[in-house]
Amino acid sequence: MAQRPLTKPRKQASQERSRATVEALVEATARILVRDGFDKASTNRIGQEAGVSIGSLYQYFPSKEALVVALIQRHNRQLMAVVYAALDEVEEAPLEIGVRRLVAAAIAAHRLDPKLHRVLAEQIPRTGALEDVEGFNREAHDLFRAYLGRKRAEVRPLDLDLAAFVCITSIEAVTHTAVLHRPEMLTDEGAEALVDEAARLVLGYLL
Amino acid sequence: MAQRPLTKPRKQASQERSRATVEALVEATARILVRDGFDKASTNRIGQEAGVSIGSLYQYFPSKEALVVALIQRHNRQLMAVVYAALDEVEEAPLEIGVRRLVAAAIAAHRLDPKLHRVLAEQIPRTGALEDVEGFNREAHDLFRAYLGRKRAEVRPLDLDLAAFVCITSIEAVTHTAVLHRPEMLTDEGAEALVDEAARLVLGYLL
Amino acid sequence: MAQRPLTKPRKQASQERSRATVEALVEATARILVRDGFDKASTNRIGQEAGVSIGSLYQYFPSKEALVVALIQRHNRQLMAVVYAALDEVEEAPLEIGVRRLVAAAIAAHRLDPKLHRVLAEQIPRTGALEDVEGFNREAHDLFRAYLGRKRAEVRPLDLDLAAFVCITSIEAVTHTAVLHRPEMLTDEGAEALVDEAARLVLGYLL
Amino acid sequence: MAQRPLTKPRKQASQERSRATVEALVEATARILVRDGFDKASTNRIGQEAGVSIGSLYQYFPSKEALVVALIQRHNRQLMAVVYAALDEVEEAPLEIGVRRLVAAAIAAHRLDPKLHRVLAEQIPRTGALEDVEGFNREAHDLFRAYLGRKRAEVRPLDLDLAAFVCITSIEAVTHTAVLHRPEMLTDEGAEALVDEAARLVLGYLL
DNA sequence: TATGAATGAGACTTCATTCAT
DNA sequence: TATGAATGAAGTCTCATTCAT
Repeated sequence: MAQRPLTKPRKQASQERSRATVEALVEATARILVRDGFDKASTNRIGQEAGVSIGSLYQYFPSKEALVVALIQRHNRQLMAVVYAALDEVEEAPLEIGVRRLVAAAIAAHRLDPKLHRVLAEQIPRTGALEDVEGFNREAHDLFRAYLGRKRAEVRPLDLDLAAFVCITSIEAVTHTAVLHRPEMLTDEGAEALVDEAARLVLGYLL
Repeated sequence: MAQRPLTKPRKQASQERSRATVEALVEATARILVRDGFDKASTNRIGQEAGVSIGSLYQYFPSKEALVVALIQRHNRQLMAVVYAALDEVEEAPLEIGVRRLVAAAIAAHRLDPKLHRVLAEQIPRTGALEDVEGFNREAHDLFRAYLGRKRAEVRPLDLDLAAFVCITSIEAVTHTAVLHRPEMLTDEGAEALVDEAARLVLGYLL
Repeated sequence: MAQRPLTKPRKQASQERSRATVEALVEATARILVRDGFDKASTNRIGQEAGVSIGSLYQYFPSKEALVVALIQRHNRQLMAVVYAALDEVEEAPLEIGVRRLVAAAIAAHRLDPKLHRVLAEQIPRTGALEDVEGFNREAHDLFRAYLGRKRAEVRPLDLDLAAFVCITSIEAVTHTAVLHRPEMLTDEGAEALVDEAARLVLGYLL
Repeated sequence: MAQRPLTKPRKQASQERSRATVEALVEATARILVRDGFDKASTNRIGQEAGVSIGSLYQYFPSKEALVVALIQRHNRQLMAVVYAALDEVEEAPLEIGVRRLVAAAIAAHRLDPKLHRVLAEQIPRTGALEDVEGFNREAHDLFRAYLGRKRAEVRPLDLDLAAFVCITSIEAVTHTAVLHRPEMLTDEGAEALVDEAARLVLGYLL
């Protein structure tokens, strides 16, 4: 290890540099999307905003779509981290608590960067590679299905797949719509009430 | 009225012609959207498909957006007609029947032209005038809120607004996603099961 | 016919206008090719040189290649016109006269616009649609083959196809190279000598 | 020489390495040209194909053009080697034999790497430094002119320069076109016939 | 001397919209 | 009122070349 004290850093240096460039580009994409909307997010503008030449942009992302995919994936990863954490927390808790926590987490996740979430949801045409970026729901579905499996004793007999579909789709829609289109619902008490209602919706269905 | 016996027919004639042109353009837009996607739906192509010169297109629609708005409104009107009819049917029926019927109607509505619905939902950036074309949900919300008001006696005490929001958002999401992304759920028995589940979801919540 | 005195001219007018635009574009392409070379012949520059917007350019030519193809075809047509005229002239003449005239015509053809001919021959990559623009030779081959057929009595027994190939290829190469790369050969006497030699080459072969 | 016993081997080593790198780059260029065409032959791609970093590529070749020039020269050297060998063989032979052999050599030369020859001939714009890479013909011309000088006794009185021009240009064109565009002419008997005809063409002219 | 990340001019092309006829 | 030729800003992407490490 000591033989190559300069080599390794050099290589790392360039890896770090690359990583930084990539990061800067994704960040810049997010910033422009939020600030100006998808229309204005040209690759030239993104490069400029990132302080990266257009040539470098295309070194790392072979198309504009690739950039957006990367951003969506990053965003989904962040949302899912919140959800994972919540489910971890309530693994041992009774279903009522767990579902409530999950709903709260869904709201929290949508609040991580609501403007970005909205642009990603509403302005990005689901075309080409974007056609199947349903990341969040698919993963959340599997996660919740497994959770229901582990809580089988507490719920009525269910087609787990169908139930997970119904629950996750509903929770996602309710929290998404509330956070993005009904900000008035999300005052402190409002949010409390919304969590109550959504949890009741799901629990009434599962029990 | 008698003063303009010649003008009126002629005017009617031209009104009819206008109507036909408008109709042809909206139809052409739908056709291209379904066949080729939003990307390929240029105004020139739409005009061509409709057999209308680009100049005339702009006589009837001041912008591309206006054309899309018209199409979305027409589509929403068609969807809502299905919903209205369903609710009319079950005005006198008990809530269980009504909700089940409503869910079935939501599926039927999404099946009127699923390809178009999908393109409208997924490929058209919600930007500018399109930002607030939530037509369906808003109107459905108001409709269902009123329905709940009339059925107050059958449900638990509710914040009608909040309840309508939760129900409509869920039903819309579940039916939309099932129809557009889970065709395997919509075999004959599958659809039956889905209606059961969605109705149970809503009724468990309302009762 | 008298009912539509304005319609017809209008249509013609636009046809003429189109024709003029197309013509201007092809002309501009030739001019830029000769003046600046193929490298510099960008579509934007061609449009500018033609006084035609880039949008119009693409209305008439779906790609840069199409523009070049059109130019090559026009050029080939002009070259061939010279050759056709020459062959027409000597249809009744003995072979010696005919071949001599043909060689002279080949030189004359290459001199119609030698700079353009050179650019077309040397700078334009034979790729895509350009791969098979052998127009001149193919057509000349067929023409000469037919000529040989009509003069069968004057020549030795020949595989007409092979003979036409050998003759046309040689004449084309000799005249092309002389005109484009050996201008010193084409003084008045020089040209005379070259015609003598090329004719001798071909006649020595055919007789 | 003895003063630098260590330097020299090391230098040699590095010279060999350089030579190998240069060779690899030229080889890679040829490979890409043949496989993908000139369009796709970017310097980055060539470096990659050669296993040489783009930085090193520019250490050895100051420009893309230089690389292509090197390849063309190598290719021409190989072609000419075939021609030289043929002429050497027939130095003492009568003209008929010599010319026949020369034509056969021209075909053989074009068959060394016909795909590469075609790309070099048809896809590479003769621009800048490439403008005058007529290597083959110029050298062949001089060679044949000298040959004719030595065979003066066997031919009719000639302007040697002019005669060499006519012969070499014709042979080159006929063999080039046959090999690259008329593969059907080059079956075993076909090639025989072609050699006969081309030799007859030249001999008919020289005698 | 080798490496490969970075550069950025500039190429081709599309499309919403205008306007003369 | 209809037509469709014309417009040109703006977008995506490539590639020869440079230069810090």
